[in-house]
Amino acid sequence: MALSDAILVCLTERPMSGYDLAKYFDTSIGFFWHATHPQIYRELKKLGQRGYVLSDEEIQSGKPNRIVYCLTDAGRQALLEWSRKPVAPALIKDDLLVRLQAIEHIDKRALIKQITARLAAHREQLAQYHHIRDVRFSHGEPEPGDLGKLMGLELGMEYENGWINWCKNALARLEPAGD
Amino acid sequence: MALSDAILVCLTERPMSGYDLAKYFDTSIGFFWHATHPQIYRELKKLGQRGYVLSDEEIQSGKPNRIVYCLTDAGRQALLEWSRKPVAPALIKDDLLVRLQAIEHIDKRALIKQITARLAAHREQLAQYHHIRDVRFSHGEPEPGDLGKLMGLELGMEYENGWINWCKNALARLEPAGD
DNA sequence: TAATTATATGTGCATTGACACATATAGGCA
DNA sequence: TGCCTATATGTGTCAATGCACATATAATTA
Repeated sequence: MALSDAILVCLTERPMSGYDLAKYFDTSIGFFWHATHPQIYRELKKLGQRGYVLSDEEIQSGKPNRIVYCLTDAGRQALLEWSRKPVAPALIKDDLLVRLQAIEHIDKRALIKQITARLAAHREQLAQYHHIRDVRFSHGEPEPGDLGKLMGLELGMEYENGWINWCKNALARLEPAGD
Repeated sequence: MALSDAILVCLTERPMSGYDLAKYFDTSIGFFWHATHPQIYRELKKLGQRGYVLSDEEIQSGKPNRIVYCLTDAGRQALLEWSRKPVAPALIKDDLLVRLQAIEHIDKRALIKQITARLAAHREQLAQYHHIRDVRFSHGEPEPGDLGKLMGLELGMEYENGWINWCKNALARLEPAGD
């Protein structure tokens, strides 16, 4: 899969500009697929050339004009075809886990600080997930279109909780030993 | 962080050839940092140029000679300095979670198959972690150098368990609805 | 016998991705 | 007044990554 598919997925939510998409990637879908704004702008142009999205320029004064993209039928079709291809295994890149493999050869005091920072980050992320759930998905039964997003959120919360527990446990194990 | 650091970490375990490292990445450290064999061979040459590793050629007949790399003092120093730099947040790329965000616009029957495949993959991975733990870390108290590896393994097992539960739950929610 | 897998090293090329830089304006803050 | 942040679009460049291909042989499997 590629970034282009992730963008098509975003545009099923609503038409968006490159700027909107960049923010959306920072606060939502980006938890599962990261992208920076130059990447997004370049990809949008390619999607336009393939006929998967249509662009519409909103005239603004002072600020640059917004270029809002929406899915075409061809784009929806491409999305459907992509969804039938097998999924790749989840890819993880985690610096901290790599360091852990060489625990006797690294700076243990630094490691403890890093795990502490990680713990805070995972708590923050969990709080953000709770916030999203509360403002978007707390109104009784979820709509069919929201089910997948809710399920993704639940997985994310389980993941963050797992990390939080692990960090606390790791600090308890590492700290009394000193360095 | 980069692949070069992950390789230095591997070489703290024991001297290894590019081939050894490629296998090690496939069965151990690669769970947290993926690499292919051309990447590894190229990186080893760079590490040699920087003076972080020393290579020693083992003459073989029939097969190409093994080029075994081991850490130098400069390499150990580089590893230590790297370990003091702040860790990047864990990076995840997960196709399946992205698809879930557009659940109403994709092929639901395909999605169910994909989640089923994922469930099997996570069960296999969990079994592999259990196997590693049993053969390497089941002899009473872990040695200090093994503590980090054991902690990484525990996190991995928690992660796989979380996924397994999530997949089962997801299938239960998606299947009765039909498509 | 033929095909595949394992051992062991690489090259070449295209795609992806990261990051700094560039432009333009409004509004808030010190 | 100066600086930072937010809005909104990009370019240019280099590093990282992935994947196909290339070479050579032994052992195993069908």
